[in-house]
Amino acid sequence: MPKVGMEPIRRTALVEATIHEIGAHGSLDVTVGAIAKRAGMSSALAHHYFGGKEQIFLAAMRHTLKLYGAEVSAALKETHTCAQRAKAIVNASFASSNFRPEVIAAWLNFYVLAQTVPDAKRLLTIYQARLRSNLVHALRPLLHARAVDVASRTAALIDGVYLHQSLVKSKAQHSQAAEDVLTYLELELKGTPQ
Amino acid sequence: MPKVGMEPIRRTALVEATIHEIGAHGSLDVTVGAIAKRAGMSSALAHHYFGGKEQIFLAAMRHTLKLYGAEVSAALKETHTCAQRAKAIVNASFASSNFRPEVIAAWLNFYVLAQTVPDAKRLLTIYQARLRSNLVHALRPLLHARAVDVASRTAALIDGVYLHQSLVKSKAQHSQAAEDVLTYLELELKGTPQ
DNA sequence: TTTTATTGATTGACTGGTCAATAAAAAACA
DNA sequence: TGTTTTTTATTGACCAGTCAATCAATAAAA
Repeated sequence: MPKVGMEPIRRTALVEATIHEIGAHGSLDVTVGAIAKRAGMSSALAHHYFGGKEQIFLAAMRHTLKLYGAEVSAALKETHTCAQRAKAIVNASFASSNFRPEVIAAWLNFYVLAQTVPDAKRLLTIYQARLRSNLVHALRPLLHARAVDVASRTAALIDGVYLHQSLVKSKAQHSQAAEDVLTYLELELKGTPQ
Repeated sequence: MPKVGMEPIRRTALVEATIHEIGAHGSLDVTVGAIAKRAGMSSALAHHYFGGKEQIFLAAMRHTLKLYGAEVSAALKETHTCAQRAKAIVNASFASSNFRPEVIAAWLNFYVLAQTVPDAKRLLTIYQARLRSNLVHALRPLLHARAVDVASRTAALIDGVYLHQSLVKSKAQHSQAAEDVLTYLELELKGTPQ
């Protein structure tokens, strides 16, 4: 059975299985055994590649954050104006890929993980800083001094809407969520003429 | 030792210990034994009074939600205008009692609990509905048709700011958090003249 | 033969929950 | 009032189950 070059395959399989397992359980209360089984291998192999449960979680977190980052980057590339940039960031935050129930659950639980595990906290902090930085960059020319303030409020609103979404699991609310944040942004933009 | 009438004392001690334990661990990964020890009794007694771990969690959740509800009610009683009402709700949400680190952690983890335990979900949904209802009631005369929309956005922003606060644990940001949401509210109010 | 892949079996620690036993207060009774 | 019974409070000991992590063993590739 041992085919060479399995490591990356196993790793990604485990990362994806972890996110699904967290989504299915709605908590970090998932066993390495269950993750490994979902990924089609023994728990011993999962330990072999990752060293421990915590590192599996961190890898899953990095994966989720990277996906989100890529989504934002891609969206930003298609923009030309500052207002478009800001909207693109919001829309990317609520892209369908980030909106799958298991991904939402994963995000929520990563916030929990960040309370305990310093590495997780670091990762989340970096994500938040980048999100805010992107928003400030987009908003500065439009809002000047208020950009920082509005950016952090927008970031909070994004996470808040996400949080609410984790409870209400009705489809077809994707666009509603994004629209909600965008409405706020437009209000801010309208409030600052010139 | 057995003094009669201990039940309510033990129950509240356990509830408070639960919140502190969740706060200290940053997760629901706390043992009944640890909770009971913090409350100054054996784990057997905790089981005797509550029946099980889940019910202890639910009681802690009810306690937290009730405290918050009382805070909002009290704040609302001192108001006379609609605008004051809205502001009072926001301020109550960030009152120092709801702002103690362990309470923030408890809220975050109750959201996680609500993913798995239907009763927890029910409790949280009720809280959200009441919060929104309060906000709509306060905003309707000022914002008319837009009241519902603004109310749900405000609710999301409150939770979002809370979420961010769970990561950044610097004091003296309490007022900043409330101010953040209030700034948004004033913007909405200014945007709708008459 | 060395490296990589893989797992079954095992260990050691922990945990939720139960139960029988103890003791003090309260109630019922004599 | 004094005595017995019942109720309430309380815990140590225990059980059954779970789980993360380890390891020795197997096998295919290099």
